[in-house]
Amino acid sequence: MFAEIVIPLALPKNYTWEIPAHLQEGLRIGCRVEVNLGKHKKYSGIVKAIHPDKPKGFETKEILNVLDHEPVIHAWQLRFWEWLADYYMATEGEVMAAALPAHFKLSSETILVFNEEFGDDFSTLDSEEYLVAEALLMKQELRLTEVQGILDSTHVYPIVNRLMGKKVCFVWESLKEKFAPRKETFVLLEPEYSNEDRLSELLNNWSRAPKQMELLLGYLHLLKTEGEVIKASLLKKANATDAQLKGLVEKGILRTEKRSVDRIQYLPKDIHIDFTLTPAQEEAFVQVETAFVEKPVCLLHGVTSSGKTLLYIRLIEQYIRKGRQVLYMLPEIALTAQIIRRLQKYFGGHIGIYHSRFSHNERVEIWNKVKSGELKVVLGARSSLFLPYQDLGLIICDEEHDPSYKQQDPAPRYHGRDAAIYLSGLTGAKVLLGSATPSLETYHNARSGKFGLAGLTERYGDVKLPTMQLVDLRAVPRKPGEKVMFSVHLLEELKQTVARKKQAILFQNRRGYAPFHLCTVCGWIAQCEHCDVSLTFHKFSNKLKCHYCGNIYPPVLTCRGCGSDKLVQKSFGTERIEEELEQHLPDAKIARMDFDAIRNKNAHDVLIQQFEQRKIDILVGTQMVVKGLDFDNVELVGVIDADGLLHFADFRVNERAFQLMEQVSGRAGRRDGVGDVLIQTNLPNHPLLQHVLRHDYVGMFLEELDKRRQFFYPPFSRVVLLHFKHKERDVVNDAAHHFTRLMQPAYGNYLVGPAEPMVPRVRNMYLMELMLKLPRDSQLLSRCKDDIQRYTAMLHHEGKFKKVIVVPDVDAV
DNA sequence: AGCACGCCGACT
DNA sequence: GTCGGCGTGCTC
Repeated sequence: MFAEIVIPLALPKNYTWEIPAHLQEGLRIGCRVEVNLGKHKKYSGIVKAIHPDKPKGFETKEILNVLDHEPVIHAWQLRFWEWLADYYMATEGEVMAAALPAHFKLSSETILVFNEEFGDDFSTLDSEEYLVAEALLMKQELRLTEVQGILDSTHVYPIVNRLMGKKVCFVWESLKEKFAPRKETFVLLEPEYSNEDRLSELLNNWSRAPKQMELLLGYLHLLKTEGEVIKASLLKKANATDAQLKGLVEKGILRTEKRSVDRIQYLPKDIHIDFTLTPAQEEAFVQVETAFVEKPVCLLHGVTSSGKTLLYIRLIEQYIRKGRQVLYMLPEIALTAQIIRRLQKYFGGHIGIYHSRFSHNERVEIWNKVKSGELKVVLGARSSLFLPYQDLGLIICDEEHDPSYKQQDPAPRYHGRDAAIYLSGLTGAKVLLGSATPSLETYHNARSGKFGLAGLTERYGDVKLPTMQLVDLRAVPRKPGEKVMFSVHLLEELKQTVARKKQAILFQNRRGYAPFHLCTVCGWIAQCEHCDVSLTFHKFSNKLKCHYCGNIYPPVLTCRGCGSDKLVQKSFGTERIEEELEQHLPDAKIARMDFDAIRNKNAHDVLIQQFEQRKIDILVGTQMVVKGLDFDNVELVGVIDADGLLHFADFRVNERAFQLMEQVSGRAGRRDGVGDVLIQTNLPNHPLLQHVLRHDYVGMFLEELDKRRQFFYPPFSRVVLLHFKHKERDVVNDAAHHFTRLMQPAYGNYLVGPAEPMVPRVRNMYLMELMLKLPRDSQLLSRCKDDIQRYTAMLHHEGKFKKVIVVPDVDAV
């Protein structure tokens, strides 16, 4: 028998290993196996299929070992992987690498084992061999990385080979289980003293060792309050030492025991729903339920703060009462402590949280608890689609419009929402898409009847939608070429808001202090050495940063072009806004929330809590402020530079700009009659801004949809974006054009480009892009993907294009 | 992703 | 003539 096995590598197809007779019985689809790949390496792979057909054209190797008694993944998950790989043009190995927690993906580490029979006569060894042999004699075993350290070289195989030839050592590749349950030492009362009388007798007749008695009393107290006593916390609380505990153990009063414990503190498994839905929410709830009778997917289009989450909670409750599981999916950045606490309040220990910030061990624990069915609700990012649900009933895809649902860099470049919809077909789960500003694709699907549609048009409580006002920056006096940061109007509103002890949010889609460092004499601009972008000055760290490759440079004091010191900072980011604001409003408490300000793990949560507790008057931030902030006390939202949102050469600019402005204004409550969202712009007549002013999603939708139809963009077509990368500009350029010529005969009508992207060089690689707008026809799509692969191979056959990297991105955002 | 193999320049 | 640099292609 043979097994097709997925290995977490970008192999073009799956490989087949032979199943030795003694392993045949325990081997099932979905089990992990240990296999040899190449000369030395061992990997753990997943069995995808078992069949009797001996493959032709190569010799098979035998599976070395079966690592699981029970499959770690379900059969439907393998089909999900297969679809993802096929649809998004990745390999199944790449999908596997993304799907499994790191600890399931074992790989070998080479270990040298000393051969006792060789003895300690090293006279026949050269100096390098001698160094390794001596270390082996002392430690018996050495990992390959240790050998590399000893010889101060990465190139150690020849020496290892010589050592093996001389029988100094053997080499052995070991696969290690990386997941280790956490062990904790518990302290228990010996059964003899579990009896109250015996215990009080003991305590009353206590003579010497007062410290031990203190410790024992401390133990009894903890036992009463906590139920279980962990050694570490007991010693800390009672301020006692190990020796004192040991004394009690030797007297036969206490004993200790090591046990595996959960890393994640689980709350009690209760469901507390302590609210009722408003009539409007109730109506939407019924709409969702009705839609689910006939359709697997439903869009919940609810204005900001209409209480979508409460509706989700009722829905989750309904599913888990039926014993089914629910995935509540959010874009990574929206997974804040705030939403986690909120859901835990209702569902306690039924909830598991799964995203990339969790440790690998923690992720394995969640994985296992989802598989056993112990966890009923998973709150997570797109990667939680890969968990081994036992009975998935519902997937909620909240903020479905958010572009961060699309995975960008390593493959598979999948879209969390679309993958969820496909997954629902495999598992029978329903999918609820939620947003105040749905993506055009989704809203189009809902209107055309492909998805159900439920709506919430009023805000929760008595809060109305904020009023919107444009501030025409053309009227603001300024130097030529200068950008306006604050209009008088905005500053005045800010001052009044703070004076009323209310809060404000300022949105600027650019972090750092100043995005340009310009020489006023010769026009030179500080640029990254590895990317074709200007460097952003960060005043806080006094460094210049490249926002594309992350490189950091010391500040530039003299111009590299002409040597003058007349350098100025052009334009502004959040940092500079914060600084300037402190000048204008010296008494206000101002904070900044952007990528730089939330570097460490909890900073984001701390900022949100401070804002909630009203310790911050004005919060300046990037897209991050768009999500997860309480609007209770927020009466003013300022969009500093709306034009910056409208100046992208992307067919989704308007949609995106609308979403950002509508979402950020959704953070504001409203006092009657006062404009509480101010949008600064030089383009007050821009049609999109008119829709923003009126909170007119449908108006924006219809207008944009018309343009999409006219220019054949999604939802009318499907976009496949091809990225070409190479170290030399001319080579990528030629390669992209060459590739385009290959595509021309069959796809000429659907091609846009090739063109250089906005930033033509990143990390020393020059880039070109070719866009394909394909009619929505699945046969055409799969033929096109095959062709892309074929043409890529053809491109690589041309000598000079050998090293051009072609990256396809299906449904690119 | 590794890693072996092969080709070419620097040095004994 | 050999050592070791890196570029290329294969791994069931």
